[in-house]
Amino acid sequence: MDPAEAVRLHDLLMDLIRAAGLLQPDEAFAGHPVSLSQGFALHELDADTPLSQRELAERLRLDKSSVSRLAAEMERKGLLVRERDPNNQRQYRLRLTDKGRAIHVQMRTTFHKQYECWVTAMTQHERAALLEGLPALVRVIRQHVD
Amino acid sequence: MDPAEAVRLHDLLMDLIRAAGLLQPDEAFAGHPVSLSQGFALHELDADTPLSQRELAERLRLDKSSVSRLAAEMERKGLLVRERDPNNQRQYRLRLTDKGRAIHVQMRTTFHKQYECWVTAMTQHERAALLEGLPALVRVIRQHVD
DNA sequence: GAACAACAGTTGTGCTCTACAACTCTCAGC
DNA sequence: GCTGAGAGTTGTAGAGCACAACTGTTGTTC
Repeated sequence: MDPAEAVRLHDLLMDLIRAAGLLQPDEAFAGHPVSLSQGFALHELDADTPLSQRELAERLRLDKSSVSRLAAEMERKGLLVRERDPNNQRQYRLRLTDKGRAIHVQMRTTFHKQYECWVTAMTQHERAALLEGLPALVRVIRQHVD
Repeated sequence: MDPAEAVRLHDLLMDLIRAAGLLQPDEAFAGHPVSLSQGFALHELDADTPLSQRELAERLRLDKSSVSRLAAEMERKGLLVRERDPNNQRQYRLRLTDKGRAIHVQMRTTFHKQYECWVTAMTQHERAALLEGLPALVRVIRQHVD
């Protein structure tokens, strides 16, 4: 491997984070009445099998206490309901409400427009390259995290 | 363009952010006695032409008051010196100290090893694709920010 | 079946990072 | 010199998070 490639990738990721404003979540979620973590929670919870708070905490890499307050706030906002698991009264089953799902859809739509805007400004060749390279990157990162 | 590509890109970036733990800056900077913004500041200031606090605030997209405290803390840690610009006493010229530069190098080295680890787990073809696609993405994002 | 350990969640507390507003000091134009 | 604009500082407040200590539930062990 060309050793310069790792350096180049470093610069690229730094550029990407800064360029996309990924560390300015307020912008990314502007117009949505949810915080960054709440946005990710909506994403994780919009599935068929409901999660417990512990499972959600794992996926969001947050402390259980943070998720406790997060879920309470989202319930207060009417984004989800916390029903105790009948099979295990210790844990909750977090379920999105219709409103929660609606906001998730709205969020996805906002992001989708943004991404579409970006993607159409790239050449077909660049798109193909990105869509091959990025999944590969995510794959190897995942491997090294586990 | 295949409309599914934008959706795919959305998922990829979400995956990337989460997978890389980019929103858990503590991990990324573990072992370095600097915060996330301090890390970015080291990156911006490690150049030949010194910046003022206003310029640094622009690049970091932070309020001038935040940068004021950021710079003061970095000066206290011995990472930089704040000398007044002789041509304009209103503004500072922020200069990294040798210690500041050393920590920046150390930081880059840590990241470099990480990226090298990832990159070596990818195929030659995937690397080539990523190194073409990612710069293109950064380019179009930059265009839409300006 | 009673004691105990493990587990899910809650609450108290404190820290870090940030923005906003009001302030001081410096410079440039008239 | 006055005035207004610009660079930086300080007071203040809020979001978001982790850690520790707590309550209530489940399952295990004797």
